Amino acid sequence: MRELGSSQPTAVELEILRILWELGPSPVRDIHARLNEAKGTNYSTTVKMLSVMLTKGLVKRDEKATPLVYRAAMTRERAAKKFLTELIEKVYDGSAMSLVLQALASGKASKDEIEEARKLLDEMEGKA
Amino acid sequence: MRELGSSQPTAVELEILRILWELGPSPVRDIHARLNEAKGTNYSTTVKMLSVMLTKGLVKRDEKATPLVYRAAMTRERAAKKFLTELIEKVYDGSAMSLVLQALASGKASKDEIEEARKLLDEMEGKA
DNA sequence: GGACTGTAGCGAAGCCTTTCGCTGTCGCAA
DNA sequence: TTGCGACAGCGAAAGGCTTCGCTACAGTCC
Repeated sequence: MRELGSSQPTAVELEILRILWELGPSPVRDIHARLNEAKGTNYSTTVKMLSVMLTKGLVKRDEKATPLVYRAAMTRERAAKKFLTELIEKVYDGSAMSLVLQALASGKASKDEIEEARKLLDEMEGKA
Repeated sequence: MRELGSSQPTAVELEILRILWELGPSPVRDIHARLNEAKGTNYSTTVKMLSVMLTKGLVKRDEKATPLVYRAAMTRERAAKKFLTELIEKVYDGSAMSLVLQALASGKASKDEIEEARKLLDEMEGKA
């Protein structure tokens, strides 16, 4: 068994998490509907993946409800932060800013978003 | 076989790529020295991983040199961009800006870096 | 030559992820 | 009661990743 909480979600696991983030707490049926749409896999597969994710602590479920209702154990924001931290560490050797610059350079952003980013920069300048 | 070029590097592969980005083109011995330091694995393992990565197109090698010299097939920047794109797609549903804001909010940056980011924002505003 | 060292490769084992078939249970309708 | 459909779980198969043992070949030193 891996250390608790240290395991990054795998490909399919991430796909399921995304579905849960989008739909909110849901029964297997709904999750499967989405997953099947995207990948054409069997209902059993969805059930099994959820049970695996449950033991890994990636999802939780309401035992009282029937059918059982699953929800993501982590918010999208928290998961993203974990991914980011890992990315920064593994690829950029810990320099968060390099990544930010790259994302800025490649991304399309609205005026509002640019304004928001600028505010953040101002705040950071205050601290730096 | 996976589609060519579509495969993200796995954990160990990424570790090797990082070493190559850091050291530049290197013989197996040097790569192994670093890898072994971090993970304590066998020389054979390093050789094998490199051969796997070669067939996947993740590294290239100079056949003429002895000992053989390996180098990363992709720059760090290009790899990071791929990761980022994937991250944005898979976790943020394609909104690059959400990720930028998050990184900004969590990252520590120097004045120079902040200034650079601001310039990028100005440029983007021009286009938006 | 023969022993030793550094380099390279192959195949198979071990583990994890993903997939599914088969089984069992429950509630409801005929 | 029997049969049907939805729900849940288990174990095993299939495939990918990572590891290494064993083999082989070169060059060097005695």
